[in-house]
Amino acid sequence: MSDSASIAALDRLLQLTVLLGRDMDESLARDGISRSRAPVLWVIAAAGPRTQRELADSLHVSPRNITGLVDGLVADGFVTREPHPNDRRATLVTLTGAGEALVAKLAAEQDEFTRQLFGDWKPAELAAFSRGLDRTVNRLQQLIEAAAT
Amino acid sequence: MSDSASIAALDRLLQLTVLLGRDMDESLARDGISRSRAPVLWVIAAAGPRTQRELADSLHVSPRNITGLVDGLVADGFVTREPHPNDRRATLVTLTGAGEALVAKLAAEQDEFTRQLFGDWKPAELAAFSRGLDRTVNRLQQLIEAAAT
DNA sequence: TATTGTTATACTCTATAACTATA
DNA sequence: TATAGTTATAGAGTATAACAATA
Repeated sequence: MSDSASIAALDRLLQLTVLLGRDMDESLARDGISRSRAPVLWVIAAAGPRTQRELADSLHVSPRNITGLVDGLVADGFVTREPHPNDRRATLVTLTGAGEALVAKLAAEQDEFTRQLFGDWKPAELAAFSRGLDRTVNRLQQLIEAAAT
Repeated sequence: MSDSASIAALDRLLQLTVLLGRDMDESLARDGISRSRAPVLWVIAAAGPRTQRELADSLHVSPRNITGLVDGLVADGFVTREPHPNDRRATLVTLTGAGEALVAKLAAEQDEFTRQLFGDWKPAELAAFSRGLDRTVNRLQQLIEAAAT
């Protein structure tokens, strides 16, 4: 058996996952986008126009799924499909002005959320907590990599 | 602007949410159940047979949705619908032997996962981290409650 | 031959609204 | 009247497989 402290930690983590997920869904819905589509915008905002294949790899979903997500984003005016300059098979999914504005809005909301969640923490406490999260992320990535082998 | 330490903390938290979600999906799929259906079993295992209305309230989904989730769990042999002793409108969703066995298996797997994730932490580090998670959960619940008003 | 993105198909999860049986 | 759960309907997200265009 694992000790009770580590069990409690995982319980809290899973609870946070559920609560954060619900909160994000609601917040994103108010902004007119879904939790599946928003990451498409984040990837493009961070890395520039991407092919659908690149988006599928980044987001770990099937190419067919990306077709549907991009269809929705095009219909809502957040991205366009532009011809790829070197490869006529591919399209470059590109942010529109509305897409860039939405990404900026989402970033501002996330910043405000950060303030509400952690604004009253002492810097040292927060730094220690952040290191713990970092360590947990790294460990989890190790486990996932190991499982893939 | 929020300070960089709190931004980093939220980033890690969101990253953990994504990674944990993917990991859980795969693990649950290997056990023949989905991330939407598993919590139905957890609630019943913890609280005993429940009506569908109670399950819908516990899981924050619509009654119609519970009908579908329970349909799937019945088809897979994990639960049965039993008549409610006092209310002929209601059904009591009850774990079968296979359902109890699956819950036990999921609990064992979660325990093993806990060990892999936190097994090498010093007790004091883990306790501090767990308190941080606790504080974050509580704060998030406050925010959600405040937003609901 | 291999790759990009699509069409075809199917399943899960989710919701609202109308309805039946019961309270 | 109100509640429990269903049928009817709809839409998003996900996947695999077959295919067309291009590399």
